[in-house]
Amino acid sequence: MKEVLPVFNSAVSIDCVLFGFDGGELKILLIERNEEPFKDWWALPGNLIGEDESVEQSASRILHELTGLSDIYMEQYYTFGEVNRHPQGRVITVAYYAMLRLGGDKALKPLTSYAKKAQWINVKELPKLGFDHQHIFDKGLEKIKRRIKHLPIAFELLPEKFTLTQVQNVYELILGKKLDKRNFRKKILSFGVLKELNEKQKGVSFRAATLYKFDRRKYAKLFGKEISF
Amino acid sequence: MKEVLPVFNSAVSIDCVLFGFDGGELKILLIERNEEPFKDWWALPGNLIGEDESVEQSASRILHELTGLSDIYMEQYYTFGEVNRHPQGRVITVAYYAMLRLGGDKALKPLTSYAKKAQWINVKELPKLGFDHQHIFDKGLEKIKRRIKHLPIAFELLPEKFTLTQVQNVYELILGKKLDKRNFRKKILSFGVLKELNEKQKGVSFRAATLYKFDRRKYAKLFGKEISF
DNA sequence: TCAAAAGTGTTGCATATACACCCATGA
DNA sequence: TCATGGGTGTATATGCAACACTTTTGA
Repeated sequence: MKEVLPVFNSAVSIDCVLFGFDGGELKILLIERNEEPFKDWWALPGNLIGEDESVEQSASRILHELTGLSDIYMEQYYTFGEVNRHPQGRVITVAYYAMLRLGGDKALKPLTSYAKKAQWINVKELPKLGFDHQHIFDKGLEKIKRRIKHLPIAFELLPEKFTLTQVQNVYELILGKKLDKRNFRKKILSFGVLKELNEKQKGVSFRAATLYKFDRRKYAKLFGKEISF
Repeated sequence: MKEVLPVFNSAVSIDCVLFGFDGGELKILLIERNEEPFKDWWALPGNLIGEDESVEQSASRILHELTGLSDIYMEQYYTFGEVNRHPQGRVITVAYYAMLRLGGDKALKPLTSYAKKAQWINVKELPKLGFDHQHIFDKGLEKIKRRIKHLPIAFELLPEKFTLTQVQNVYELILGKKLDKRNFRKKILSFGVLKELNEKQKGVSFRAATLYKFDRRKYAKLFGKEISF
């Protein structure tokens, strides 16, 4: 702080809701805390913002420390600032979400000391969370429900090659309702951002589905006039 | 701060984009600063968050200090956290917008000392703003462009009784484009949240328009399944 | 009587929804 | 041959966009 700002001590933190799609389920990354307060509780990964990093940078850093991943699109969605949300003092937290492609085992790199472990947990079976993190998660889920209708964030969750049923699966999990197969396929294909591959699913004991990939080029062209999924 | 939090000194502020509709134009409230940095510059009204107030409360307080108004719906839309956005130290700012009904002269109550004056300024003729406030404003305008299509925020700008042309005017100013009169009327009426009054515009030198009011009751009923204006 | 804004319907097009059966595959 | 999910089309309803003239009023 250089001079005149009349401030009390306060802290600003980042909390992240990291979504992943695995085993046909929607999951988020939670940590088991190693420190007070809420020692041994589950919580969203997060950390204090450093003096020399912007809010955005801080969010990327935390994601990187947890997963080893960089260059992931993260979106800020709300800042939570109740006076007593942190038992040890005034902490305002800026919440981000990101969508991650799991499946490889790249995720879950070295954890910094504030957590015992980190684990992908089905959003339908969340444990009790410390702080106001349940609330932060709820708002995050609401946010992506709205986003997924207009932005292709669902594809970030899928492997590079995927079937249309997998896409539909992701939509159904996020929106929390069943969708009509024929209508869904018509719509998702109509945007022209999926490329059909000359390749089929393998190792399944039923008719193998055609694989597709998301065409970022075409998407970038369409962007501007917002898409409606 | 009670104990263990390992923080550096930082500050968190609120900045507000207050929209008003006056004289057929869309305006925002700006202050002329009385203090360094950016003394004598125009800026968005804002202030530091106090130790004992939540982020929300802080936003309401600032609005109240500026305008004397309470119970106005304010919406948080983004938190700006570049390291050097404030020349005197690290200040992260949480941005809010609100829509105000002008027209009375209730607005612009006693100003706290940090500003020389406050003034409603046409968004088409904004002066150069201090800090990163132009950027904060731009994002706020983008936000309400998207919001106005789904939420009836436009009505907050209008007097209690208004004509359909006035509503259309607000939409055109915010969206930045002309709309077809017949289609607009059909659509806005089709939601059933406007009540036609047995009353006409007065003091105009042409055919007087029918007055309407926004029916909050009906709106509340519809709410949930989000409206599309 | 003129200027200025109020008010009013129809048509074509695109999009959304509802709905059921055959196909390919591996076990 | 059976179980499992893959893959496909049509009909209807709804919403959106384009478009022009008559009415009322006060100055």
